[in-house]
Amino acid sequence: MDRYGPQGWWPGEGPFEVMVGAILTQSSAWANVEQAIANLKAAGALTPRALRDLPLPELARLIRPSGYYNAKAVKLKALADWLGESCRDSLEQLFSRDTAQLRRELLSVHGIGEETADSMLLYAGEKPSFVVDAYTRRILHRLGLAGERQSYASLQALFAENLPQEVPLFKEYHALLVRHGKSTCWRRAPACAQCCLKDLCRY
DNA sequence: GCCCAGGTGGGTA
DNA sequence: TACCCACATGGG
Repeated sequence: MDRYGPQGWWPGEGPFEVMVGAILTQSSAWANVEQAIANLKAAGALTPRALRDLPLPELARLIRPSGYYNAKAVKLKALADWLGESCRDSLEQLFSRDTAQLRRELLSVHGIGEETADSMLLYAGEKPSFVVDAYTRRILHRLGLAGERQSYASLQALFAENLPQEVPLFKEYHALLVRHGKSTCWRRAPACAQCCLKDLCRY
């Protein structure tokens, strides 16, 4: 499990913790999210049922380190409520559904947008749903492979249509794009396709 | 003190 | 449909 890339890139014990992390990490640094998750774990609140039973202000207090805590508390409540109604908290049942249909369902939940839905599908459900984030957008634009304001769907299609639909590969690609995006080399050197991004060219 | 981080939803033109 | 803004903490 200590392989390259994504295995270690999205830490989390079990699919529900991954789904919670996907909401908490929205526009926030992962280090802050880790503390929030640790608080939830210490409070025994890392189950859909426990989140539903937790008073909103208390939930907000626990996830404070992740930022936007009031907004995210409402989102976590929405997720937990929906899981109860949709699958009686059975993630096994949830992720056994048709991927495209499940994606639409996820998008209907308050606080779950395209990137969060795809993160949940890929990292919690092990479904081949490519995650397009800010790094991916920037890099594709920088390489001249996409316009600056291209839609999420079109960027996602770029990968979906040119890669084998394999979960480990999607995870690896995403992790490499993020790793590259975080590094400063590409911001300084316009033609940096020779640096760490070269790992992508194997595929 | 300033900028940014693994976005989303609601409001306005 | 297409912007614009609120949401907020912690590290560099």
